[in-house]
Amino acid sequence: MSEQREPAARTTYRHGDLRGALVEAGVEMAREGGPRAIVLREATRRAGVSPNAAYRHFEDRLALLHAVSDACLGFTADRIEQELTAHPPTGDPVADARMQLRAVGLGYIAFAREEPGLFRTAFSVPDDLRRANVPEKAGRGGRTPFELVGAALDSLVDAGVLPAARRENAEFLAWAAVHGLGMLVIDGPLRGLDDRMIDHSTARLLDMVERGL
Amino acid sequence: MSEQREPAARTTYRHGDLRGALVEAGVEMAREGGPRAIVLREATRRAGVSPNAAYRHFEDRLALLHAVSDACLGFTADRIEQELTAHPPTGDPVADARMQLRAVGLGYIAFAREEPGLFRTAFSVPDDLRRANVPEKAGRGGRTPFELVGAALDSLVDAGVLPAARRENAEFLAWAAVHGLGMLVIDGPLRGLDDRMIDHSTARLLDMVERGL
DNA sequence: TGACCGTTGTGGACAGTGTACACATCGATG
DNA sequence: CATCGATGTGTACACTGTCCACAACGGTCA
Repeated sequence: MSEQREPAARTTYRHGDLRGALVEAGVEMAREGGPRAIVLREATRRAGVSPNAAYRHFEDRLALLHAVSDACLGFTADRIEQELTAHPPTGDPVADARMQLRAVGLGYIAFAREEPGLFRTAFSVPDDLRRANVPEKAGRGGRTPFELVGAALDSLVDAGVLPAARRENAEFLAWAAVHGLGMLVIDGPLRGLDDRMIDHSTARLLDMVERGL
Repeated sequence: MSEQREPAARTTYRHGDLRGALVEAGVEMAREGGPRAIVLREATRRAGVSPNAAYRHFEDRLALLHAVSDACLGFTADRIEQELTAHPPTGDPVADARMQLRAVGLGYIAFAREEPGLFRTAFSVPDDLRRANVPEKAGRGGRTPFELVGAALDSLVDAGVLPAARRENAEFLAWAAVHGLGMLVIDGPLRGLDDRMIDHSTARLLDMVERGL
């Protein structure tokens, strides 16, 4: 029925940017189907290249998955930034700082709902704090989701809303709450609830974080 | 090197409880390796049966995964109940209700840390609210994790700590926070932090929930 | 008692996957 | 222009999920 992704029989022997093409293909597969749908051979097919060519750029299927996962984190960052610009500062530092943190949460949840496959892929692979801010995980704005939460929390401290003593590692708490909600929405018990219900739960969760941080 | 799980060449043609054996084998594979490590053929091998025999009990590999996932939810419930009995009521209804909710959270996080493979498996498969309390997801105590959070929240209302108006769907908020932390601990940025650090984050998260609910 | 039939397990086959190894083709660099 | 490292190809293998036809059982009913 529909043409496959440009087999486009390239004319040169070299591909030019095979690594990039493979990651892009991986992202497309992950979009519908999540991390399990990322299959190495299919990625090479879409890139118009033989299966083994992938091994010049990735050690493993898992290495490809890692790269795709990092890219998905970047998309998450993009969605958060989009929400941030949708809620520009008003001049009231307290309200603005609060809004900034909310925007981060809203963007995060929005991404989970709009792109469940990519969201799942972003977290399908073990990670740790040292890699939390590598540039591969950054969005077009150059910042990673982790940095974006951190910045919002810093604003809260600057505005005097959050006591400095509670700032340390507060990322973990805020992130955990929002991340958990994201997961529950896409394949936990909240799945299938209507949008209004989810919006409402999101708002309440953000209230909880604001109040409880 | 090590003997495989009892090939135990059975003498009868019928297995007796193949379905159960397959789920058990699946759990064992999930324990080390998570959901991806659940492979149908290997499960039949461990059960001492031909690969196709599995199809008399499960439509699919995915159906097996579902069954294993449900079992993992049951183990989660068990771990929570264990934490509940480790913190028996003292007589003060307010403190007891608070402790009950904390125990649920502590058990949940403890399970994630002790059995990351099973924890991941429990949530590796789409679910929804209607199936949240099916008996397959219950632990030995007969209650599902979802019911256990709910009961804790009810206690908070009874003790007058949580306004009844905020009770509805509060499961989602509490669950989201704790679930998110669990995920971050096993393969998110909190991974690899030392135990004391994680304990501390857990305590702070539970404070946040208590304060913010 | 024995014929029957649904349930459970078997055997063989197939397409698809990840990956290893040897080989081919290129572009930059001397 | 010869050389060499980097990139892509071809062939092969073990393994997976799953389909199909067949085999062995055990309860049911004459």
